[in-house]
Amino acid sequence: MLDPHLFRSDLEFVQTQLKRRGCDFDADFYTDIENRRKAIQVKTQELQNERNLSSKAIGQAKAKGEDVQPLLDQVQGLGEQLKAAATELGDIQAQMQSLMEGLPNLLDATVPEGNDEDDNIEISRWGEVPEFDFEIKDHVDLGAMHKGMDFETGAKITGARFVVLRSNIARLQRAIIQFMLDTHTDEHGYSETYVPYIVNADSLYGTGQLPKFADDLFKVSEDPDLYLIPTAEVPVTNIVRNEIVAADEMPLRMVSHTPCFRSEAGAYGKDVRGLIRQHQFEKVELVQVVKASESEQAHEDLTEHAENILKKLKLSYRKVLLCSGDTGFSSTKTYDLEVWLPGQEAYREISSCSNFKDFQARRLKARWRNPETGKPELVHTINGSGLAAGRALVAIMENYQTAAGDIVIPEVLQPYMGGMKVIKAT
RNA sequence: GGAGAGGUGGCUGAGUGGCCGAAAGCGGCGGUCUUGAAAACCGUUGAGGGUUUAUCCCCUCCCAGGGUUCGAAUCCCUGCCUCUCCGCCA
Repeated sequence: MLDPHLFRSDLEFVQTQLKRRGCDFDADFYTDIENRRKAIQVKTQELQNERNLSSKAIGQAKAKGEDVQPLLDQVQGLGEQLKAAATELGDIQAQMQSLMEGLPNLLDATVPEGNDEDDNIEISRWGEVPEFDFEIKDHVDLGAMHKGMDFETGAKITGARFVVLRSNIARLQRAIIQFMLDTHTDEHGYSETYVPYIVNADSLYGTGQLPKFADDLFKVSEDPDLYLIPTAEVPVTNIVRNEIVAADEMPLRMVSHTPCFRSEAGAYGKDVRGLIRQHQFEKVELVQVVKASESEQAHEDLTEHAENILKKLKLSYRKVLLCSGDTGFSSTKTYDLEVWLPGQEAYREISSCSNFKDFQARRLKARWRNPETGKPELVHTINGSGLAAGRALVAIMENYQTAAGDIVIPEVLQPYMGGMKVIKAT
């Protein structure tokens, strides 16, 4: 949610900034609601004040043993007026709320203009794109060859976009996860965090998935409304919901491995083959909760932490700055890391690192106490995948394949594979 | 699943329908004292919002949502959560 004060002080700025993301904000409509809100709120509070004073007077008169009937007659009808005013105020506030919560975050000044992923800007590339002197296979064929990746059985058990992994391929995914968790905790200063995989609606509202993106979620319960997490971002970030974090605990750096569940509504034609786009996948997520003054640096750092995993795995990747049209609803600025997939001869997203500034914090009521002022201030939240484990598995299988169909295990993963160096095809 | 107890400020914990945004203690902050520190003593110390240049003033909040009342932390209803005992269980 955006800062309401900004709307009152510089509506034009808000409007032009929202236009950057193709959001047509009706300033007149807003102004109308805001003016009505102001008027009815003042009126309601005046009535409340009147009621409070009268009630106090009645209490005092009663204590003295005086006749309170005249006073009671005086407040006759006040209750009705108040109720009407309060109802009207509630309606207007609800209107204002739904207007505000539907608005995306304002973009950082450094975000390039553009409509879709074609307008994203490549910041850097790392590593050599591997060249093969044989006919390569993609991960689906390799997975089948190794009897380690079985989409048919996944479809039988559940449906499309589910998979069964077996033996060394399953183990390789687990090794990737373990390696990533260890690297982030031991080298990057994150605290390992285990969280629920089912969350309530308040949590999803806090991070911005609800109310707008309910279609992308799997709902597992009505009353109470509960959902499977689409990313660990949701439970981990919600740790600070309704909290005032002590200054000496800042910044918070948390890393969490969870499965992620996405209905992928609106992606029916995309990536139907293989492991790239599943309803259930494993991911290691990095979350930082920081002071406003530190968030831009923290965003750069967090992105580097994710990049570091790709470097250690010796996977070629590029870093992309998302353009205005491709940046997510809650984000001010997002870097995507795209890993080279030989099977697709393309760079594909394996991490997305975003700075939400105070947008989530305002929804979450997540604050920290600034010792300089003694006052609570909204935190800034930053998160990124570090990395998507399923896609990392795909990348390793495809980049490390041999002519015989073996999969060479990256050196850093070998300790997690019991010292194994190669997964043999036979 | 069965039975009971309870949710109050950063924490512990009192609270008779009006004088309660809330005793007391701890903690925090400021001061006195001290070369400095500790102790002691004194003072101060919740959040959000409205109006305002600002101060003042006002409103809301004692788990959440409804209700009763001129007036609710306090009474009533619903929900959520926590704890204890029993049962079951990885």
